[in-house]
Amino acid sequence: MPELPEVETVRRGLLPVMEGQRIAKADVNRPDLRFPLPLNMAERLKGATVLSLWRRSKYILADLDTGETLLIHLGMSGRILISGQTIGEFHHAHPAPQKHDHVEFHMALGPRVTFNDARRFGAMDLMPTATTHAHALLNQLGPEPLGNDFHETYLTQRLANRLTPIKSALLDQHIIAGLGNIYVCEVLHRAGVHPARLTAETDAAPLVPIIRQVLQEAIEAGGSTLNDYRQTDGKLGYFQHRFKVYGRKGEACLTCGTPIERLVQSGRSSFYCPSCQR
DNA sequence: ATGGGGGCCTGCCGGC
DNA sequence: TGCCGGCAGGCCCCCA
Repeated sequence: MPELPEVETVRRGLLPVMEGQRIAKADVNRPDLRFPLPLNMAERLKGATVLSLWRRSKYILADLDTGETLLIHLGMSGRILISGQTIGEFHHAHPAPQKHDHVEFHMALGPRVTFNDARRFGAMDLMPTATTHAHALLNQLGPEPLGNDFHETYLTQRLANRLTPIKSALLDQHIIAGLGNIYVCEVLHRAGVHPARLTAETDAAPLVPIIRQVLQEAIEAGGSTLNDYRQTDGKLGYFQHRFKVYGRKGEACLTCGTPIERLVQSGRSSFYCPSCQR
């Protein structure tokens, strides 16, 4: 699930329990996720205080007072659960351990942050804070779609002379960092662009504000449900969001009523309205 | 250099 | 009920 808006929602949910707080203990329950977990991870996290919790693309990064930075990626199925947290009069007790609880952070003031990932496409790493931007997972990423380096000129230039469907190009993290399968489908629908259109024959400029809007709206939707989630079950990362095309094959296009179609590109599903998107 | 396909994992859902 | 294929919001690697 987690694309940029969900990851940002997770980060915001973690802020009150992690930023400025000390990790009393970390439980590392297996040696690897997608990659081997860093050597002596539990020892390197024990007693560390989180100075700041930030995000780059779909990665959450925690700068620690030990001089290291913790990187967290949720992959496809990664979830984070906060327990032992009190919001108003509502207290979350620590639940029984669940299958696939791979890493648990016991915060000094009581809350516990549990990373659960059934498919283990997620990842964690530790690196010196000074070298964060050179990390192999981060140094090839394109600009943040909500940042100043992402603009009409940039996208037009990057998409020119490419013989690839626009769908694939927008999923390419080297071009834009943070979009995933859902939001690319939603962006293309809002833009009226068929997912199979080649980038070379697509006007890139109008996509820029649409990408920003779609992501911003999703972040706001995540923010508005954050409190509900924390007050109900403490699970971060999945929030209800009404999609216009994603997952709606056969259902009526909300704009024109035409049935939404599904097509497979590079092994990924693309959902689109054959009438609105050309 | 670029684009496409395979692979990594587990879970769930629908059909037989 | 059980089994099987297809599907899943990500991303790295290899090959043409």
